[in-house]
Amino acid sequence: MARRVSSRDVAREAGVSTATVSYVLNNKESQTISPETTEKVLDAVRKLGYVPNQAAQTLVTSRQQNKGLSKLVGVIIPQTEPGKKFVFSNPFYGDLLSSVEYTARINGYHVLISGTTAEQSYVEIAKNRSLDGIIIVGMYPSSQINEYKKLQIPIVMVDCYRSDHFFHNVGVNDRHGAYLATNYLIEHGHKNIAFISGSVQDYGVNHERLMGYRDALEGKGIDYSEQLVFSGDVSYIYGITAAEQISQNKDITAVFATADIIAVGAIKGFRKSGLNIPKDMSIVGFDDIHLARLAEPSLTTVRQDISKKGEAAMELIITNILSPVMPRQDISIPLTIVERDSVSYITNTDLSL
Amino acid sequence: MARRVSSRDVAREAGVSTATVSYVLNNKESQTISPETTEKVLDAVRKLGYVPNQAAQTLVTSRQQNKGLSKLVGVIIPQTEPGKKFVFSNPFYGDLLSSVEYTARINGYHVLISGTTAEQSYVEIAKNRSLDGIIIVGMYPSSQINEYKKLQIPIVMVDCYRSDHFFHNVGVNDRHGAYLATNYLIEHGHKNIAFISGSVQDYGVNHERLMGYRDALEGKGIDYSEQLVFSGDVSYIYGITAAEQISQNKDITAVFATADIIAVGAIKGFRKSGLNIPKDMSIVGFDDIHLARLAEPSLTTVRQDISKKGEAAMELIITNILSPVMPRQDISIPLTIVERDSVSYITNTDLSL
DNA sequence: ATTATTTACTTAAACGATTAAGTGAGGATA
DNA sequence: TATCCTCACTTAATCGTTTAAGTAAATAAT
Repeated sequence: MARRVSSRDVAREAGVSTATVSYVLNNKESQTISPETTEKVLDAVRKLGYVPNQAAQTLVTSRQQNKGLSKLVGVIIPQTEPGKKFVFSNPFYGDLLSSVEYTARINGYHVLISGTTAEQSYVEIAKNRSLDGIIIVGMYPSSQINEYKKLQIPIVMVDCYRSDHFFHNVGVNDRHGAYLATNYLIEHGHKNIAFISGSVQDYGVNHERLMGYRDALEGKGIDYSEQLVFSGDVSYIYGITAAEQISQNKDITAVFATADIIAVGAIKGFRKSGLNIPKDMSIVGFDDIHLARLAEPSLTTVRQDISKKGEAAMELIITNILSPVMPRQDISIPLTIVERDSVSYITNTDLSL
Repeated sequence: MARRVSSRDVAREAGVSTATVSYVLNNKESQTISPETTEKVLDAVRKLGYVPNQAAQTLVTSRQQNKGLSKLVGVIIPQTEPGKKFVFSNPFYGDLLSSVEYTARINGYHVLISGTTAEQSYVEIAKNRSLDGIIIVGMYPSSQINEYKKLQIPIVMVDCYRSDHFFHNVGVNDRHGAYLATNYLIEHGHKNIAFISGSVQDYGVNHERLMGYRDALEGKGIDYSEQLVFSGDVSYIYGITAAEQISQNKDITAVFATADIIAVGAIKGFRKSGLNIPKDMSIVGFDDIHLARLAEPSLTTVRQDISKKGEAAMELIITNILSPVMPRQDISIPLTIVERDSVSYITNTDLSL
């Protein structure tokens, strides 16, 4: 059982002290080292396959409390379904995590993922692992918010509307995205546009998107009607259900769904009711999930660059670690309409029948 | 800037030594502690909000080289598309990671995810972070295999066919799964069954599934024909292409696709060619991705329990950490056919036309 | 020629835990 | 009464780094 190679071994091999090894490896400007010594140390490092011990580094660096200690950033992603252990199943989370991890890695950080267990809160994990920062995705841990603040490390909330303007925030302008989608339909001649979403009760994403929908209508002088708002849950099934209800109302010519998964369900629902997409009914979704491209017809939707979200979140963390006095940031990732085949023009509704 | 609470603080508060604090918190049977002292220490821990410093624990525990040091297990997931930074985009990886993380957490471990960068190989990360184990998903790091062995920690390969029988293995019996799928079609009266897959050149998953396809045919006395094997890449697009080719051959009544994404593409391809699924063409896929349930018609497929895979992988790691002499394990997660609407019976092919 | 400065190191303390070895008090045993 | 345990602790070494402070030699300044 070979013991690990330590800086002491490198020092012995190179004929110097461990301090010199450290100075060479961290090339501090506070300490000059001769080129020959540098070369000797580097040779020894290569020869012995030395890799510094992060635990020792974390431990000793905890003295000067600025800079990153552990080079470890935690990511918390909520459970998508209560009681289920599938925390990262949401396809978004994979992409997000992917870019978070990549951005961390090229900056010399690593990512620790974790949910929370009854025995250990995330605040405890953060203390235990000396986390340099935390990214919290899609939730607001209200009960422990003061504990998080006490940690005194950069924290970024992603896709979270319940901000108390203490932590950094990264998200999309959902209201603007909904405006884009609705406006796109209006510009295609639609006036009776239904809105399908998950619950708009909480002041979250769905509520914001409802506001954007109203903004667009009002911007074009179209009256908003609660009759056209269908609110259930974010699911394929609800998309079908809502579409079947909407089919009853012959005036409606278009639908804005606040999630692609709802929109794809709606396509199925309208089909069942004998409507042709996009001839009889135009649909715009939100998110641009993989399925949007594969749907029949392919779905016009509001695309959010999830990769950019992750990148922005991690870059915020790292910037804040390096300059601890940085003010709170609020970053909004741009949204764009992706035009596909689920929307058609209406020039004159009366004549088209 | 409040300094972190250390065991020294707890000791002072409780009026004991740090050793006593450690003995209380780790309740070793080698050292007896009085109930009163135990209570005093526990009170101090609660009062001060003390959480042990993992870095210090890792460092000191590195002396006795058995047990886990860092309570950290690394997970490597390959890049799905070369050059892209989206390492976890594959929807499978989300589920897998989810159950890996959960299983780790309830056993007192944490999960570090990482790809590899030019500057730092995964072996270096493992040394640097004192990883207690590694789970490698879907690839075989042949160039560094000896480096991995030298790490002397439990390593589990998931979904990897290039094993040298040194590391643990967790996967599915792909050959058996393909057998199940093909046999299911045969039992529905089909004889001319096409096989669509990604590349079968490498001795990987696709090759195994081809063998299972042949097993089923030969088991029922049906001749295998290379004419019926369509090998391209694992994509929706290739599914369309293959289906269009298959449509030319009027004898073929069924298709086994080695991935749901191919199968869903094939459905689209057959539609384009004017065939009705499942009346004119039966299709069975593999994997049971989310899309399989949503397809039109919904896809009959071979389901693998990805959650079990992750659980098994992490349990192997943890078991092996606790008993380092454990022999190599080879775990196969059961596969099952999920019956949906993409397969129909053929009683007599000639009469049906 | 003497002193001051710079260069290129080394020494040693510290981070926060674990644990083998040591200690003193009290009870049991010879 | 002297010796030996056992109990319930404490002491101190250790893990592998970093870095302030120290040092000796070479060079520069006076």
